[in-house]
Amino acid sequence: MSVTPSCILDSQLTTTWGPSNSYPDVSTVVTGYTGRLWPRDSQPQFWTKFQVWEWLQQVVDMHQIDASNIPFQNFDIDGHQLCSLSYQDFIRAAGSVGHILFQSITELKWGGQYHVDVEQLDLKPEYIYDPSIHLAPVASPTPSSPEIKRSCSRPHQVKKHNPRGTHLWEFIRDILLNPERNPGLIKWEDRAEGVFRFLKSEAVAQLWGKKKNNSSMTYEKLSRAMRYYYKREILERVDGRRLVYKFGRNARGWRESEK
DNA sequence: GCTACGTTTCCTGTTT
DNA sequence: CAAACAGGAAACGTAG
Repeated sequence: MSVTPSCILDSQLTTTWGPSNSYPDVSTVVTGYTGRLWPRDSQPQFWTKFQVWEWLQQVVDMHQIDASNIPFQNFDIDGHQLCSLSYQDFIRAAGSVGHILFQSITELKWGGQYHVDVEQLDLKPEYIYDPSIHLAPVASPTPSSPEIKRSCSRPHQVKKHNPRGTHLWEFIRDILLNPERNPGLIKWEDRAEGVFRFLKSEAVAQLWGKKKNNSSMTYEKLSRAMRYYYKREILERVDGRRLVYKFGRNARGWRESEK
């Protein structure tokens, strides 16, 4: 496997995407698709910019950080660049959140280096962060990293609970919140009211499927999941307008001024 | 193994 | 006519 899967994804994001429901990237990635295709994610140094972005979102979600607080522009870099950032760089780039990001990426680098059985771990960038484990920087001789202690324990009990990544509505929200990574997929109709519209419904569905490792996701199916959100008041009904949804009272983190 | 949750998949009917 | 929208029902995968 020499092709980096997400490169294909990146190109899908920037090019027009057929309405077809073929298997765009997955087939290229894996010969003999078995449903598990994440070995690449074990090594952050090989991540594409998009993967870095995904990782960022996952850390943000996992720590309930207000996504609008994150200067995503500062992380428009690939995995190699990301891995060469020092603790100070993270602090400079993301302020207080930099600490969390640094810890997360450090652990991922570490895990990658020791490559604990990748298959078993089902590595996704979100899996590891455990606040009880602190590691020293691997690539940089950072002077005095506050709260980061050296620990030499092996990455054995890494299987940690996995807070099941993002939910659909969070995924949608994060696309909306990151215009630089949202090439016209979804657009705010009324920013203040939380009303938005799908511009490329099938493309969003493919992206969602990609995240869930499901190459047969379609807007039809995605929209069914969206409709279930009405009852939970994560979304409010907007009738008469096709492909338009609105965040409800139980959706958090989408407002411009939300702490 | 069992349960709960959040979808995913499928489907029939309605609306735009 | 082709997409979306509506929901019911049931299957699924994961976390606990």
